[in-house]
Amino acid sequence: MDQLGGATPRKNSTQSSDIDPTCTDCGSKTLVEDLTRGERVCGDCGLVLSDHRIDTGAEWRAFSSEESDARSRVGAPMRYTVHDKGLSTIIDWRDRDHSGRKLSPTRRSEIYRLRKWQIRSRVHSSLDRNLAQAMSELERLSSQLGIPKPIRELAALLYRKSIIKKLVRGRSIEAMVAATLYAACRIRLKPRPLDEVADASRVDKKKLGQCYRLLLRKLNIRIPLSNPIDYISRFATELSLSSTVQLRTVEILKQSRAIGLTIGRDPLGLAAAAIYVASIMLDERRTQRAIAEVARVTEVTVRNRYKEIVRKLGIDTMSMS
DNA sequence: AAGACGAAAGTGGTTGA
DNA sequence: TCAACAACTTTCGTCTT
Repeated sequence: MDQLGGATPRKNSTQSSDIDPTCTDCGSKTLVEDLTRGERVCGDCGLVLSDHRIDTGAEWRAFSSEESDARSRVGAPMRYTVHDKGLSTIIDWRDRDHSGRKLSPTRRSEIYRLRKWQIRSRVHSSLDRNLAQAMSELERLSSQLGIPKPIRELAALLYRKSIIKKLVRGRSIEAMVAATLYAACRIRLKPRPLDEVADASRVDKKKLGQCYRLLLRKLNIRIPLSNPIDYISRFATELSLSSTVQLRTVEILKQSRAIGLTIGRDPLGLAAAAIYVASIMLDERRTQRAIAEVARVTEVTVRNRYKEIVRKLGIDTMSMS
C-alpha cells in the first residue's frame, strides 16, 4: 500500500510548532509571513516566531500569467497516463537552432536523421507499444465510466507496475487495464461495481475478477472491503436525491453495521436498501426498481435487505409513508 | 396500471472434506 | 475434486396504492 504513494493521507511533515498559527507570547492568531526577510511575525505584538524560513516560491517576479508562463522553467506535470510519462524530449520540426538561425546543411541532415530515429524508437520497444495501447484503452474506458483524472493516474501507475512484474504476459491488455482501473477506484474509495467496469470494457466479469485478484496478490496491495457507504453519493446523485437523504442513508448503514447486519451481504444491495429506506423516511420516495437499477441489483435483493433493516433497526414503517 | 410483495427454482462462487 | 451451502437472481402470481 505504501508503495502507491498518496493512497494514504499525508501526515504533516513539518513540526507542530511550525504550523501552529498562534503566537506563543500573546496568543494572537494573526501571524504574518515576511518572505523577504524569511521571518514569521506575530501581527499583534511583533514577536518573531521563526526566522530563516525557506522561501519555496520562484526567485523571479511576474506581473501577468503570460509572463509567469514565460519565466517558468518547468513543464507539464509528469503523467503516468502518457506512455512515456510525458517526459521525453521531442526534436522540433523546424530547421532552426535555439537562437532561430537556419541550420547548416550538414547539421540539417543530421537532425533529420535523429528525428527519424526518435519517431521510430518512440513506440518501438514492445513495452512501449503495450503501454501506448493500454493507455489509450484506459483513456477510453475511464471516460466512458466517468472516472476522474487522479484515479486514472493511479490506474496507469498500477498498470506500469504489473507490466514490470510481467503480469500482463499472456493476458489481454484490456482485461488488465480494466482490473487496474477497478482497483484504483476501490483504493480511492470510489468503488464501481465489477459489472459496470466489465460492461464498459470488452472483458467478462470472470476474467476481470481473476485479473483483479492477481493484481492484488502480486503487487501486495491490500484493499479494504468495499463499504456500502462509498457508493451512496454516486447512487444518490444518479437518483437526484437530496443530501439530507444521503446523510440519513449513511446513518442507517452505520447502525446496520453496528448490529452486524452487513456481514456477508452484498454492499451494493445494502447501499440500495438503505437509500430506499431513507428516501421513504424523508419523503423523497424512489421505486425499488429505480434504485435496484442504479445499484445493479434486483428488486428482490433491495426488498430483502430493506425488510431486514426495517425489522432489526426497529424503524416504524407506519410513520414512514 | 404501476409498484410492492413473497414464494420457488436457478445461478455462480466459496468452503471444507 | 466434489458436494454442501449462503447469497443473490429470475420468474411469476398476488396484493396494494
